[in-house]
Amino acid sequence: MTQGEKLSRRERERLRQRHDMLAAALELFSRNGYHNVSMNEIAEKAEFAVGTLYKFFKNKEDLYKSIMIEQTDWFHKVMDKAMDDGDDEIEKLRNYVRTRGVAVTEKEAVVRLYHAEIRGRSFNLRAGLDDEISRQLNELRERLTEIFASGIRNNLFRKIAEPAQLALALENICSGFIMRWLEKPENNKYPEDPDVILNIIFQGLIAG
Amino acid sequence: MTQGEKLSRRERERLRQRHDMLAAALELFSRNGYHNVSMNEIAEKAEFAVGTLYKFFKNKEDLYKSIMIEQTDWFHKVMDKAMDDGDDEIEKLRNYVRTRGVAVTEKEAVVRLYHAEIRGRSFNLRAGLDDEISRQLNELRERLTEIFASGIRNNLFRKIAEPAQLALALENICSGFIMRWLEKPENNKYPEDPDVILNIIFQGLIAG
Amino acid sequence: MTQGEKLSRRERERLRQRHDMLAAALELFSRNGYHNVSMNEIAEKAEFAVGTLYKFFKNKEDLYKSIMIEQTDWFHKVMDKAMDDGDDEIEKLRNYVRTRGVAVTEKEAVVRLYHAEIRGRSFNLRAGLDDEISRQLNELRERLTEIFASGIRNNLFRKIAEPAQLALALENICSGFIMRWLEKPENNKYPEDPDVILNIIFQGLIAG
Amino acid sequence: MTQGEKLSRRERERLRQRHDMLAAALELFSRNGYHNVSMNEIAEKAEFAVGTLYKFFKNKEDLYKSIMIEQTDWFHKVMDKAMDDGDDEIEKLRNYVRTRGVAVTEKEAVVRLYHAEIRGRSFNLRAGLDDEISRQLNELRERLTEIFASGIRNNLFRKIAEPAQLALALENICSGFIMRWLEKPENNKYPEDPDVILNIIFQGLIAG
DNA sequence: GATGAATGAGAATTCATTCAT
DNA sequence: CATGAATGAATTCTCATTCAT
Repeated sequence: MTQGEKLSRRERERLRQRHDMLAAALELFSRNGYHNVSMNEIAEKAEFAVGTLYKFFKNKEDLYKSIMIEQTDWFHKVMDKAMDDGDDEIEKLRNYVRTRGVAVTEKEAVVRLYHAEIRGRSFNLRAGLDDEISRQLNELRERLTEIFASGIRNNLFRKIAEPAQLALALENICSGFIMRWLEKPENNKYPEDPDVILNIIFQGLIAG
Repeated sequence: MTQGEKLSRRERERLRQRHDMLAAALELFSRNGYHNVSMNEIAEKAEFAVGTLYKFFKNKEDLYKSIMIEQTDWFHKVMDKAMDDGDDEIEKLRNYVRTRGVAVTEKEAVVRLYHAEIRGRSFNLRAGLDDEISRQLNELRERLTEIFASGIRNNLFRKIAEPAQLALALENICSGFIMRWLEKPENNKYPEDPDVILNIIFQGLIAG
Repeated sequence: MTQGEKLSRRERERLRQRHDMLAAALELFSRNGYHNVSMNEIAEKAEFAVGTLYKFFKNKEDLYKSIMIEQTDWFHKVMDKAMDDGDDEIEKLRNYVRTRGVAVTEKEAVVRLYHAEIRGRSFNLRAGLDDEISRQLNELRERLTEIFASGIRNNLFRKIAEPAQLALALENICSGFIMRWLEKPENNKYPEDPDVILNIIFQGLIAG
Repeated sequence: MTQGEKLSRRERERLRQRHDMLAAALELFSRNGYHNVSMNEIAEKAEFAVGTLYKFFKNKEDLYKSIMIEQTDWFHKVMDKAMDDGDDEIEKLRNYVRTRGVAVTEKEAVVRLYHAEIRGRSFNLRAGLDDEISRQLNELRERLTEIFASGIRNNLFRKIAEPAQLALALENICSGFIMRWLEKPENNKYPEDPDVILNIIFQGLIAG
């Protein structure tokens, strides 16, 4: 029991350390980009020795990947939950859009990194760096696709395009608004009202 | 006359060399990312000596910037022309979407780099590196905005959102489709029929 | 205590390393000149990796500057002490001349570098690189000047020239003898008897 | 005859070109130091192509050496002539000192280079770079030595030191004054009155 | 004979990674 | 087990020199 507690305490301590390292690295990567951050900088910011970093992560790329996975996990969880809530598909989409906005304001560093590296993925780091990340993002997209599909089945939506295409579209419109905000946070905001984004798809542009 | 011809020939020769260097660099940057390509690699691929590279470009960043500017110029020109053609706003938007697709298939390397660096810009390289590039992209976006605005003025479009928001949306939906194609060129294609994309905005999703 | 000893030992170790690097660099610079010595050569001679050199010195120029400062410190200290000893001004000057000779034989490499770079200073490296060095050398010269001035005040010397001019003269006569020795160590020697040099000035300088 | 004239004209033209190159190089070397001047810079300043430089000089070092030789020639000639004039040894030394001062003001660039490289010689460039230069300077020193020797023989001077030592001393006192002027041209001047320098040696040197 | 574009060896510097303490 | 000093391969950039035109 004491043994177990001790281990568990150690385990917890280790996780906290790991988290501190990832947090420091995220901050730096997000601000300066992967290649403009050295392991020594990360170690210093995290208040560990470099060697300790290497006890936790095989190498720089692994550290980077771990951040991406941790953050994607978080993102996946948050977005997934958002799409759980809501009585109908419209409400679910509204939650999707709204939650992406919340993510922006809550975790700017993550979002910056996400847009720099996920969208630009396979260019900046070795291609296909991470299947786990792809898997989670695909899962999310499929979830969104399914919402559209179900909305169409329920005659809530007209089938103006394939569900997968609609999901792709919504996802990217959100990204566009987010990036605009990242570029000039002072002038723009991610639409407070999610319907601003949804209307673009929902309303039907062509006049009567 | 001979003098003039000689000079012109030299000039042409220099431009061809410059072009070859930019092409080699584009290819490599696009495949591996800025930081994973060395000047020696570029030189080798372009079949010049490193020193020669430095005769044409002040340093690696300048070379990179030159690619981006050259390609943005090209992109701007092509897209601008696309939006000139078309009798009404619908036709112009159709041309916009279609032409982005053409650009994809014609210049894969460019597009890869565009999505890796333009979209992820301000992270990977010194921010604001490229005022000229921003200017051109903004110009393009404004052009698109104006098409939406004019369509609304002419009662061709309902004002379901601000023109600038509509432009942002369309731009990013296109990007989304392009990136999907870049990831799995075999499974997906950029929609051959531009109306696939346009319908998402045009048709009005909500059932009757 | 153990802590204190450990730290002190490390400190001592670091100083020893720094000293070894400076010694290796001094040897090479003195033999081949600043620009004909590469950091890799220095590292190899000092039996460290290049990277280690850069842990101790910001860059090549800093390494060079550090040598100059270290050596100027040493020179300043030695010469200063020489001029402390001696009951009257004559004896002090004798000590000055003698000690410059001792410096020659003890630290040939230093003296070579001193004459190559201190005397040729402002040509070979960025001018004004070394305010600290200038300061120390000026201090030394002023000290020498003051000896002459005081000798004149005490009627030990006739005022055949301004004290500053006499100091300049003595300093340079010494340098001349030293350089002659450096050029052909086998044929010449720095005068064993300092009066050989002093007489040149003294024989007219001594009052009465 | 025509042939001869043509050749002679060509010869003259070549010499003028060579002179222009040396002048440009002297200016640059003197200002920036040997290693901070590139062959392209020299070519540009001299208004020739680099290739042409290499038609005249085997390589950079040869060009440098040629400057030193040309300038030493000039220096040798001027100083030699100075020591020709003067009825007695005192007058000759006065001319020596005065002429070194004239050289300073007339050819600052030369003097800078002279002091940077001649005095620091064998350090900054490959040692023993040039026997011709050594020969001329030795000749000059011997000439000076001979003046002292002859003055002693004529009982004009007391033998307070070996003639060679006196020559060495005078030479270096002059150098000292020149260098002081080079460092702060505004505050100091090479003594307008050569007796300022000579007195330092003379006041004891002149026989009772 | 002049030209200057092209060359590529070589130099300074950085930084991910290791390993003795 | 943490540490951080030491490592050295890799990278960017320069410049003396050559040679086709």
